[in-house]
Amino acid sequence: MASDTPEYVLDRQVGFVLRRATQRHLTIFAAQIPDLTPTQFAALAKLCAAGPESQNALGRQTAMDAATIKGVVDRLRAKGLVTAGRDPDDQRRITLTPSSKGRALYEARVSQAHAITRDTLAPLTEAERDTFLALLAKIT
Amino acid sequence: MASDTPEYVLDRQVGFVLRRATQRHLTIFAAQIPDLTPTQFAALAKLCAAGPESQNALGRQTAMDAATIKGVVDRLRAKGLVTAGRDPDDQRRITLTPSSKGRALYEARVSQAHAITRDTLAPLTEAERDTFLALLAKIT
DNA sequence: AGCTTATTGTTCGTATACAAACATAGTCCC
DNA sequence: GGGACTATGTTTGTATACGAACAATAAGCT
Repeated sequence: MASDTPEYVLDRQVGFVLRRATQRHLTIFAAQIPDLTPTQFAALAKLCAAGPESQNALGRQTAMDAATIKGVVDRLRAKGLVTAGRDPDDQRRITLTPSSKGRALYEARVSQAHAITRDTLAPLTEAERDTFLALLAKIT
Repeated sequence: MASDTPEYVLDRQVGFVLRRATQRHLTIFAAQIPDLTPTQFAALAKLCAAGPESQNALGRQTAMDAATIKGVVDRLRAKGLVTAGRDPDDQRRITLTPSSKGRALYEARVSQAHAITRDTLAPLTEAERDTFLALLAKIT
């Protein structure tokens, strides 16, 4: 071989394994919460927990850029889960608030959301779960 | 509170942390290999390592469904990195082969691909990397 | 006030991802 | 041989993701 370049085995590359783990997680999510996507649920959850926020601020808290959060919020609004109003102090800002329907849906789905994390980590032992989450957070 | 439902903290849900880790990885990937996406590189790498394959078979090996691998292959073909031909033994199949340009590009990028995995795992110690990859593979 | 810069939200283009429906081509089995 | 089933690839629709460019607004500075 040209030099000491190690063999490239796809299944041992972080990116590939990350992608497959995400795929499995998405399957579990869709089975437990069919009426919302992970990002939609994340945005709704943040709004319910942290109170009204501007669109971009919500995006920052849920790790979505301005273009992505817009689409997510548009769909939440179309479903009547979130209402939007202009901020009187800043004409650019859109203040987002969960509707009563949005709050109700969130409350009704929280236990499933916890089950999703539990099921995703099911192949691991209790100790492994803590280790895994800690290491995963480190490479964030 | 209504019952013993634990608080839902987004940053402690696997899905959310997985997504953020993937985001960081994609940034590292794009910086090291700007001319190919992770899925495009994965498909090209498999073809170079495992030899010619049908489109759907390649999709299975790279964890992409039929619709997704089609788009990836279309773009690889458009870039002249992969050539396609009908399988004489099965008129449905498209046999994919890396072009010389495709092989050359793959060879030229393998070291960066290894660097991507290394950089993504950089926040971890040597021992932690092995642990992490093993646990990540378990929840796949 | 006037100028510069930063922030907010929008739009466009590209690229995964996957469900579902479809046409074509093989395979199996009676 | 013929019918049922399966596999291959395509297309459509929906939903992230993000870069880049843009208009409108706000904030800071001189």
